[in-house]
Amino acid sequence: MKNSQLYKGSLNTIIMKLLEEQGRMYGYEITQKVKEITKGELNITEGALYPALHKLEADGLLDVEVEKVDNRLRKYYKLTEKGTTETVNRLSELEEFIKNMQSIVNPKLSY
Amino acid sequence: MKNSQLYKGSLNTIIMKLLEEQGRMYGYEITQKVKEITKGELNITEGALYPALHKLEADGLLDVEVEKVDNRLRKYYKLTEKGTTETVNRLSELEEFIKNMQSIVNPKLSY
DNA sequence: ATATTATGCATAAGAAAATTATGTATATAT
DNA sequence: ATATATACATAATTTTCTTATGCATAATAT
Repeated sequence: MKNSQLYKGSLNTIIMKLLEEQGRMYGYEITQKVKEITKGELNITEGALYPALHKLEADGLLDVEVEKVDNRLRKYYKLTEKGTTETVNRLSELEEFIKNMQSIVNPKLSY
Repeated sequence: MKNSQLYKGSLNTIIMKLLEEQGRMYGYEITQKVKEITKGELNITEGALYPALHKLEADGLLDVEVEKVDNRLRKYYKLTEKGTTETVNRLSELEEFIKNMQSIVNPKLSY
């Protein structure tokens, strides 16, 4: 992931949220989707993405299906049942995190 | 910093924002202030805080003044001029980051 | 035709930022 | 006496990311 260090630690949550929403996605597609959503501001690097996907799979949160499209390989990932449950937790953590950071940046609005 | 990994990368910004707002603070005070603001949800660990303060000082973003209060040592930190300028940048980065994360979590609201 | 860009995956070396575990010391409450 | 709070610090390790590669096919621009 490129840009300010703020994004450190949020890659897994981003991946899981997108998969929850889209059903299944392949790696390259995730990078493009994030670029689109953030209007080019967040570019997930391959060196961050692929190891992250592999780890989520190893942890039993994602399942993978390999497909060949236009003679090119694609690895489609989707959430496992465990992954879906975990995504709910991650998203509520993310909401709390955003709230907390907003409280810090703008203390006037936090009551 | 303890809790979900999301906070990784945001410690420096938190420190600088608080110093901008409060004028000067010492390490322990920062941990307590953050705990208060986040209603106990974010606990900055000493192993993260002190090295971060030292690095910000080494980078010329913070100045330090040592004082003895109640026979205990305190190191008060405040932003340098350079630090104040940098804080403005960090805060706008943080706002962009929050916006982007919200766009990802709640795509319906992002237009 | 051929060179570049886009698509699609992968990994290794290194840096950055944190966690966890210590260590020191004083003050206060039980 | 013992535990908790205050106040600083650092070392070992882990996590997560950047940067730099590598391979391969397809599409596009020159």
